[in-house]
Amino acid sequence: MVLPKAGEGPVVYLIDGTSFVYRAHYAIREPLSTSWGLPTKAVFVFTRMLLRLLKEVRPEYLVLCLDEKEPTFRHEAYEDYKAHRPPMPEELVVQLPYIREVAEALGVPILSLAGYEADDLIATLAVRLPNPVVIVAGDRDLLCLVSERVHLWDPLREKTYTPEEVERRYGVPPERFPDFRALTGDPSDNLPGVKGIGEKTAAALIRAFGSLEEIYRRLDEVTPPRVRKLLSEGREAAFLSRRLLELSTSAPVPLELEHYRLREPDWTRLRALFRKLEFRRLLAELPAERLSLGEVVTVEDLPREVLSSERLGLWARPGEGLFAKELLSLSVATEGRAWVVQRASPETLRRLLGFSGLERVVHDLKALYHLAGEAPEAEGLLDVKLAAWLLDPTRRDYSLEGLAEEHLGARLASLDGKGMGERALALAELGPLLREAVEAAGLGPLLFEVELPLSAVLFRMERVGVRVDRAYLSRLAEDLRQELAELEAEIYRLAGEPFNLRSGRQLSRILFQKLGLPRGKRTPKGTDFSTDVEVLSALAERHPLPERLLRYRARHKLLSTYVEPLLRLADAAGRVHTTFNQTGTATGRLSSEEPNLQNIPIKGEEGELIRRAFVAEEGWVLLSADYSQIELRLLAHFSGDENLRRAFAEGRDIHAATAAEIFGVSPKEVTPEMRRLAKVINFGLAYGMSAYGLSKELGIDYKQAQAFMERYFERYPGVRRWREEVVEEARKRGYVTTLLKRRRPIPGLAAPERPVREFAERTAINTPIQGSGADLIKLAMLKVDRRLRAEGLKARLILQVHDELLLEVPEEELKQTQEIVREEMEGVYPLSVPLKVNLAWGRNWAEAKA
DNA sequence: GCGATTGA
DNA sequence: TCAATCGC
Repeated sequence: MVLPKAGEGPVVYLIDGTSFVYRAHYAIREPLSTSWGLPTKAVFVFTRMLLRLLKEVRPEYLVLCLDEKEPTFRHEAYEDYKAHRPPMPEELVVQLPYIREVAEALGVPILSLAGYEADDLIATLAVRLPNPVVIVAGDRDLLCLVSERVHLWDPLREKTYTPEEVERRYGVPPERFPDFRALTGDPSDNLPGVKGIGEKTAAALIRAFGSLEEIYRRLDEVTPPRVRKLLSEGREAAFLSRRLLELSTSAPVPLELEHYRLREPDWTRLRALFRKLEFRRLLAELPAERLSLGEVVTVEDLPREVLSSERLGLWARPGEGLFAKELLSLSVATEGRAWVVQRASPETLRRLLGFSGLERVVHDLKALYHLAGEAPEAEGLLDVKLAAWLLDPTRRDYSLEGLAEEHLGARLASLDGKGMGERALALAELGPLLREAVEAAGLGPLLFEVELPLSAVLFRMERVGVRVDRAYLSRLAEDLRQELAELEAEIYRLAGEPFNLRSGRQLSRILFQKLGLPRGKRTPKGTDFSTDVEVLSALAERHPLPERLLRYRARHKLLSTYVEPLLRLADAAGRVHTTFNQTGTATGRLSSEEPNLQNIPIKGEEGELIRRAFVAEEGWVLLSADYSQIELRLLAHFSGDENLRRAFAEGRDIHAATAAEIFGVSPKEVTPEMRRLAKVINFGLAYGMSAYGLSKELGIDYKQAQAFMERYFERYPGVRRWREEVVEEARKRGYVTTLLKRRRPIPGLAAPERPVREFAERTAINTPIQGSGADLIKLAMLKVDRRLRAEGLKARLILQVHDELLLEVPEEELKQTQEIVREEMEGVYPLSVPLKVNLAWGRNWAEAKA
């Protein structure tokens, strides 16, 4: 960069933010966006440019100039301005707030003024400040401002424009540049110019006549006649172009230099922003920061003084070695001071968790309950993991380390050093921050009245576990291994050679190359030919192998995913203890892992075989309670659709009712086939399926599927209206909400790519339904758990499977428990349609499903 | 539609 | 990491 020699005082850098937004849009071909759908090309290019500027030039004074949304004086002065300046593409508009945020986080002063474009602000400052000025821009619109005191630097082309350089490059001095461009025009800028006049001719004309006015005043002197004719035809366009190029130098901007001093960057904010924008490389380049959160001391026992503080960060993990469960590593912290208790007992943790006198801030409360061996009834607990999840349930990482880095800018030390104390310190600081954010988002009641107390219920469910019949499972495993061996031999015989029949690649070689069967669709990534159920079932007519393979797959899945893990994970009493992940889904549902007990087969032979393995204690039974059609009922409630609400109010078979509606027949005339189709549509609706998904599910073509959906919406107009309203609301607010005000951000509604946008729309529609279902069953779990304990019953919750609760109940308590469960579940929350619960019980889960 | 798990 | 398959 060549710095201006004229001018007084330090150099001032004026950045034309808008020009970079456009430049980035056209400069990089491949699309760039976050995993959640925000296009980031422009922010990325801009950020890289700004970081480079700050690092290489180290400016003391600079200002980022941006446009405002409001129309400028150009709109007001010229009717046809808008016609010549199409609005900024939506893809770019959504990035503008982030550009502002990046600059703010970097401490760069920002200037924007209603009624003025960035160019006008820069022109005003360039003309009125006495300092040397470098305009940092990604286009040439501002070349006319170049002088001995004002240079223009294009960091993307690495080029400095001095007056000499402008003259050399364009053949006209900077002050004549607007005249020059008024003649040549600029298609990328929608500047018409004079048709047929190129740069050479324009420069020659201006050199000969001096200005645009002069050229037209002495038009008859222009030679050759061809150019004269072009000029005469393009007169209007030329003067319009010039008017559009005129800059205001009288914008009311502060002229005191100190307004434009670069401030200290807010690294914490910048880091959070880069993480959100998924700028991984840039994130790694940020200066490492190790904030000291406070002093850490190691103590033998919990100091008394901690209990007199107002708030405590509380962190614990299992101890080392043989006594990991009895001797915990535990740390507590008040602001600025942490105590590490090397060998605390679960009793210590229990006391702290149960001590309602002060706020205890923890990370993953349910895990602490397990360490404490109990969930004491208490007030004043705050779980930052739950809080962070409620604030944004779409993130993937809710680790304490991640939260500390994001909100406190602190990289926590490893656990063999000061790490334990720092974790407690981080919690003490995160507590008020996240509490405030939760309250501000209206998520307080959901956190403190639902999710936090639910942690205790889930802890008890996990600890009790589910009993499995190990003898039965062992026999089943043996039988399955036997059958798999036979199937394997048979498949090798049919294939004519042995191969790895669990490998899709090898299977597709056998099927499509060796046996010459017709290839079907590709795998989702398009790299291989698919061998999924759909393809294999279709091939079953032509060859016996596919059918055998499908059976092999089903049996193998049963053995390796269900039977073997259950045997492995069962404890000495034959009980398996799943872990419910309370922060694992974007919709608010729970998930279950090690083992996942929420996807135990239910249909077909496999379902029966495996569910018979889940049994009750001697003298107890399993009681299953599932919400009937909870999602469609919620759809009826939200949409207020009369037709749908009536069907539920009258206790009708909802799939049959839907079939009658869309086929225009009376309920009696509904055939099983019609009902099946209606059922798929109803399910599709609840899961946010597209017409495309529906067509695949039903094996019909897209047009037909569309017609079915259209027919549905005609019969249930309230549903259509509600869907449109939800999408509109998501567009306006950026998120959707559930019955209990749970939130989920919906990015991508403004995406230019149709698939991305439609995906976002489906998410926006599906989440309130699925998420409210989660709200209701969580509320019901709290109520059922509370009632059972209040009434002194031994019956207990053991599993939750999204719309089903599974309880283990002493035989003599069955009747009373059934009444309680039905009452609490059906009356969980008043909706405009009734909630219905199906109850079933038996010695095992298969019987309890009947 | 979402999430968990298995196996190459 | 991807493909396939289970549940809701």
